[in-house]
Amino acid sequence: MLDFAILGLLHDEPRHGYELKRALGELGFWQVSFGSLYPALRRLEKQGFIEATKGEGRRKAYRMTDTGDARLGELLTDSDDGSDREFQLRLAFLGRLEPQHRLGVLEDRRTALQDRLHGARRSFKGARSSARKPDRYRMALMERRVRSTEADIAWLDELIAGERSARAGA
Amino acid sequence: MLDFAILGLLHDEPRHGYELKRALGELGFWQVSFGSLYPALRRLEKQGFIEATKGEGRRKAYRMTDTGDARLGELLTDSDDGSDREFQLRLAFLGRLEPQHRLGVLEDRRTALQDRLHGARRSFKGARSSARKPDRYRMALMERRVRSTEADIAWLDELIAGERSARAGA
DNA sequence: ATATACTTATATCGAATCGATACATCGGAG
DNA sequence: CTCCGATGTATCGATTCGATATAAGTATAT
Repeated sequence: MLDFAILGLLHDEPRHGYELKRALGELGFWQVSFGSLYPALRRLEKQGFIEATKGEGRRKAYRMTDTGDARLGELLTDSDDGSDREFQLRLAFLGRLEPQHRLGVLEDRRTALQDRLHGARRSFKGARSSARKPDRYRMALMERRVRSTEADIAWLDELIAGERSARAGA
Repeated sequence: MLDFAILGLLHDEPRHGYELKRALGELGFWQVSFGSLYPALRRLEKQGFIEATKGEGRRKAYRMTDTGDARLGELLTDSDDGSDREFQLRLAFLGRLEPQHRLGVLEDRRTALQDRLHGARRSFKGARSSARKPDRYRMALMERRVRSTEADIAWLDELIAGERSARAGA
């Protein structure tokens, strides 16, 4: 997953390690550690997806190779572990994907969230009428899960609507 | 963190490994893997916080020791890495904490979420009026962060209000 | 009855990630 | 001039993950 993030960020422009950490952090959902980042850069370099060039001072600027660009394309279409983080990552780089494939990504996510919502509602209602009803704190946790999933779907629907009108208007 | 989760779950009643995974998963925010769980059980056993007793069939039922109970108390009050997961875990076991200390946990969380909200709003507004404005997908991500943090604070405020009236009514 | 497949259950492996720390340079504040 | 915080690369040990192995019980279908 970090490979995905790094390649996505390097697609825009070459960056050095520290800057990658900052840029990824600024996306808001992943404060990656150096202990993950630097080994990942080695990994990607060894695989030929990125190249190190010496930048100003101590900096090592990494830039994507053609193979790396192809790899990013693969990751954008193929992989999907269903995690929140991966979806957010995919969304951050969705502009890289051909427009006709974008809606599918959003709709797949919507299906996954619907499933999650059903599960969350089921366990909330189940717990409420259970013999050994969970305490109010655990009930609150379940309610939060229902509500935040609903909110996420609503947000996603706006995004989907925007995508459709962008497609129509083009 | 897994230690915290295991001790919290074992406080209610003895459980075997597979059951712990299920119970933790049912809390809704962490699908822990066996590759984390079984080593953690060894770890806790070696430290004397839990004890294995043979249960039905292949099962190994683990129960908490007195030292383990004390350790859970420490984890409930001391540790706080500010992560969402840790808060949710703490909340799931908040009933274990003496009532007079519960409100503080919720209020600390509220402060942390307020900080997060300010950060999220700042980067959203900053990006919107930026020279190189992020694409609509990244803008949507930022907006999501703002909204979901607001929703979380609203949910937490209900919980805090409930806690206050419970304290007053007691 | 018996093959098939799913759930329960414990366990381990390698890889990814984390949090802490080390170390060095640079710019600004006191 | 010196101290301090931000920048920058790097590594260490511990934790966690995802995949996989193994095997027993249980239900379903043939």
